[in-house]
Order: sequence, then structure tokens, then C-alpha cells
Amino acid sequence: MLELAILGLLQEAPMHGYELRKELTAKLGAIRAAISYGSLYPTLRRLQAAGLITEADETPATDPEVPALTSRRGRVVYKITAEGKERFAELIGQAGPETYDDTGFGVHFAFFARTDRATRLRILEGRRRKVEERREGLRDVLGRAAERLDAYTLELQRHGLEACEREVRWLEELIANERSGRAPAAPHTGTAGGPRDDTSPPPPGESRTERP
Amino acid sequence: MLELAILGLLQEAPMHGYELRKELTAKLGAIRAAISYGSLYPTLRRLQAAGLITEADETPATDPEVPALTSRRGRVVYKITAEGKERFAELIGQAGPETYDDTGFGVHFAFFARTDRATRLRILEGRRRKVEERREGLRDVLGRAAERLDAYTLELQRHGLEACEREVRWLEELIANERSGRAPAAPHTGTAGGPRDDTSPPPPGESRTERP
DNA sequence: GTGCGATGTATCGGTCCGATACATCGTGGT
DNA sequence: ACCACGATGTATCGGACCGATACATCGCAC
Repeated sequence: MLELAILGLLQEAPMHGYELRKELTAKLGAIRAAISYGSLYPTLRRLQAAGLITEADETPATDPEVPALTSRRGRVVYKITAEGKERFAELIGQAGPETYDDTGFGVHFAFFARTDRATRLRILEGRRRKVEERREGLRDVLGRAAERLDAYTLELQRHGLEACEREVRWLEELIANERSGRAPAAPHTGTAGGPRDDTSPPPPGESRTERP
Repeated sequence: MLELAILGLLQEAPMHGYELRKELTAKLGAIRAAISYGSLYPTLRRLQAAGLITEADETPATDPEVPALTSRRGRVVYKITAEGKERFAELIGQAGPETYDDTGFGVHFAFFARTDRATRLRILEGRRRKVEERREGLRDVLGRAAERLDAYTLELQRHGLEACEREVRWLEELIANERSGRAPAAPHTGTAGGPRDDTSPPPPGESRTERP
């Protein structure tokens, strides 16, 4: 998942590790706490070894009025390669079970602006299915095993069940929006390249949120 | 976290790995998907090496009318030791940052019936603080960086924000209940030993649920 | 009698986290 | 003039947990 997220972010602008972490934390703040360096740096090196990203020379075109202090100390700025973009497209569209779990779905959703509607619908529906299964599991436990469980455990299940129900409702709204062309897709202002699809009118006034 | 959960469950009854997994999945179904064998079995062996659990002879007193087929093939039934109980008490009451993250809090909460009210309150409040911080972070992003983010990312943050708000409300109810002595603590019917505290009247008619 | 799904134990590689270490930059205090 | 401190920045190590996989037996239905 980290790989997908890094590739996605680097498509917006070249960045060094520290910056990547901050952006990632902001973008995925609803999903996970904060990305750790212990996974970030090794992944960066793996990606570079695979030719999906390369080191860019500092001062990435932006802010050229302070060119004097080029390559500020040890910073390593990465940028995505053509292979990296291909890989991203492959990853963002792929449908494995992990695409639908909490983290996987969250990351995919965060980069929905870089996919086409068909993919978005497929992922939204896969996620809905998964959450519905979880919901049924919880209902089962609450129904069949209720007397075996203590009140706190029961309360936990009830809370989880409600969260599932809420998320299913949220997903259904999103699915309906996609189907009717009213997707909240504000075609990103990034460094171009993204599939940027169909007409995409104003975002839904409704809001529900996700916190897997 | 797995260690705490295993120790907690084995306090209710001796069990073998497969059973442990099923019970764990039922009890923690609101928190996490399913505990994997890849972590369960190694943890079991670690716990045994540390003297916190031991192998029990099959046919654990229950169901003595079918004693003929004792030790059904390769099953290894574990039971908790006195040291294990001590360790559990230590773990359930301890307050680290990970006690308040999604998984950690969930596991602690699932075993709330085995702690005292003061500990429950401390954990509930720690969790509330953590969720409030997350909530503030999301509000910040939504406020300050809104125009930099695409509509999907924004929608994700909104969903996350609502989930945080809901959880804080839920936690506040639980805290109020604990304070007023109306905790949903149905002293477990397990194999005794648990701290089983104060008077604990009927569970709250209210229900919210948690799904970290 | 035989095939198949549930029961059951076990290992391996991989991903990610948390702690830790270390160095530099810019700013404010004294 | 000095320096302390917090933000910036890169890096590694051990550990927790997952997903895939392998393998064997039990009990039941056909």
C-alpha cells in the first residue's frame, strides 16, 4: 500500500522523504496515524532500485529565485519515472482482497481522482461487499453468542455494527453519485498525466466519513 | 496486543490454537478481521517458553461423558498459569500510547470486565484524548489545506472526521456511565479469578459501537 | 468407499511500526 | 556573541503481525 501511496504522491510533485511523510500524513490522516520512517525509507530505496522513481536534482523548477543554496545538505529529492507511472496505474486499478480492507480501500480512495469511473465503482462495490460481510458477522455474534459474552464485549460489537452500517450507507451514496455522474471528482491540478475522466459536477453536499 | 488477548481468553477456559482463533475472532470481530495463524502459533510458543501458559491434558473437565477419545490426535490444549494471570493483570492495566490506538484500545475494551473501574476510566479517557487529537488534525487539514486537496481526499477526511466525532460521543457516554456506576459490566461467568468489581446494574439502553 | 469441508498445526517471506541515532537549519533569548 | 531548542532531514534495527502455503485427520453425505 505504501508503494501505491508514494507513487501517487510523487505524481503531483517531486519530493524528499520528510516531505513525503508530511503529505502522506495529511492525505491519509483519516485512514492511519502517520507513516513511519522505518517503512518509508526502505520502500523509497526499493522503488528506486526497481526504476520506478529516480533522484531528481534539487530545486525542482519551483521557487527559482533562491538558486544559490542548491542541494541543501543531504536531502534526496525523488521523482517518478515513466515505469513508475505505469506501475501506479496498474496498482490503483487492481482488485485483490486487500484492495477492500480498511487501509487498502482508504489509500485507493485517496487517489480516486487519478482513476476512471469504472474502477472507482468496482472498488466502491468491492468495499461495500466486504463491509456488509463484516456487518453480517457482527449481527451473527450479537444474535447467537450474545449470552456468552460480557456487556463490554457486546457494547464493542454494537459500536462496530453501527460503524459498518454507517459506512455502507456512505458507500451507497458514493456509488449512486458515481453512477449518476455527480462524483465529487475535482480533476486534480497536479503535474498532469492522470486519467482525468468524464464530466464531474459539484461535490455532494452530503458528507459522511471513513475511519478504518 | 495478541499476548494480552490470548492471556485474557485462556482465563475463561483452556483452549487449543484453532479454538483460540475462533473465539478471538468472535470477541474482537468489531476491531480486526481475523487473527492469523502466522502470529498466533509463534506467540503461543513464546508464551509457553515464558511460562505464562502450559499444555493442559486434553478433556478439560468439561464434557466428561466422552472420555474414550482422549487427546484427539495432534491438538495441543493450553491453559494459563499463575504467572500468566499476573502478566495479564499487568498488561490490562498498563498505559502506553499503544493502549490508546485503535487496536490496543479495542483489545483492552474487550477485556474491561476483568479490570477495575479506575483502570477503565483511565483507558476510556486516554482513548478519548487520542481520538480528539486525531479529530483536531482532520479539522486542521479540512480547514487549512482544503483547496490543495481533491474532492475525494476531502470526502475521505470528512468521513473520518465524523467517525471521530461519533467515537468521542460514544466514549463520553461510557465515561459518564462508569462515573455514575451504571457501567455495562456484567461480571463474566468465566472460570473465576477476575477482579469483578462494584455494583453493576443493567447495561445502557443506548448503543454506539466502535470499529477502529 | 470416497470425496469434501471443517478441524488442526506449522513455517516462511514480506510489510510496516516504534525506538533510536545522528546531523543541520533557523530563530529567539540572554 | 553565543547557544539552546525545535523543526528539518536521513537512516537502521528488532519486533509484531499478515498472507500464502503445506500438510494431516475427522466426520458426514452421497
